[in-house]
Amino acid sequence: MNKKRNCPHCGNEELKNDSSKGILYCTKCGAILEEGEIDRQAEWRSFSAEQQSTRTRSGAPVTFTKYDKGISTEIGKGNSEMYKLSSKKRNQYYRLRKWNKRIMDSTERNLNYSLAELERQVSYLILPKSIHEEVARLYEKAVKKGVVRGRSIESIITALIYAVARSYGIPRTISELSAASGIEKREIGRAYRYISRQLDLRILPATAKQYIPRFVSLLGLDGKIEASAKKIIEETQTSKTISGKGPTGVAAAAIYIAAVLGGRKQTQRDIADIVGVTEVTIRNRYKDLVTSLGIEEQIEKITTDEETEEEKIKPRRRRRKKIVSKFKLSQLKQKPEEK
DNA sequence: AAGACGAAAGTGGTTGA
DNA sequence: TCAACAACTTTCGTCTT
Repeated sequence: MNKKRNCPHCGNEELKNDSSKGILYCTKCGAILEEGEIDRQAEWRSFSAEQQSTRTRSGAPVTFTKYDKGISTEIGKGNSEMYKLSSKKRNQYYRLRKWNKRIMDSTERNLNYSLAELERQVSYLILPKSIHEEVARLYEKAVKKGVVRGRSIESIITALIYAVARSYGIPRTISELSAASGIEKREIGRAYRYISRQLDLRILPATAKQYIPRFVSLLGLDGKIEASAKKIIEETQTSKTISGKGPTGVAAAAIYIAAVLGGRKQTQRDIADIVGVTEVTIRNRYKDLVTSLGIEEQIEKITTDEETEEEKIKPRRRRRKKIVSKFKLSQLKQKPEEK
């Protein structure tokens, strides 16, 4: 993929990616604009399964999650056998070691620290390896671009996790990330906006549907509920009931409805706690979804739990109201005594 | 008593002048 | 920079089982 940008040296618009060398270069003046992209393809070809297996070499895979991609070495610290060497050799050894360390410049030291932080958060949040890698890759890009300077490393890392998890279709809420990183939600949001602008990330808003599987499993509900909650969202997402509303609230309400329909009713409180919205929000979304789906009577049947299918909505409504007013009357009759 | 419901006021963030 | 605004939260009282 050739990027839309000009060569800063000659202004040439044509830039080329040479994946075998891992560089992005200008076709006119030959300036290298980006390097360090890794060509993960084998440098040999194989024509049979046997060749494939015999030619494959092993070793730890190259990874972005280590600050040096797991391929550098460090000159050993041990002095135990130094006495065997002449003083000249020994001095040379010390010098080499010093320079090798010094070569790990500030960028690498930053990465070293940051990737440890990333590691911590990833394991806390239980995210897949693919996301871990992608965040590490983006973070390195950000550091090289110099956009991390002046901002806290933690907030950038967290913002990237937020972004990548979302683009991988398994979003985490800002509240969860805040709990994992100890950074305020406001700060995460700000860092996220900043970094996605800087790195030109195009990330679609999370949908309620993407939140469902995880919330369902956190609530200990089964696949049936999950499927039916997803269906509820699918059926309503074209209408205007969902758009613009917070996806977590919608997901919570869909799960609530699915659980009621599936005979495994959860309290609004429990769902609210897990999802991270209030009961009120669940109620509001719940109302929206139920009217949008036109399943008021179905829900009511389950909750009242006694009537037969043949009954229509209108008589039921009237009946309920009457019951309510009777109740009110009885309350009123008792009340006047007090106060 | 506990869960569900809903009104009203408050909060933090976005948008557009 | 400010005000208007939408979504969501907090709080609290009422209804329902």
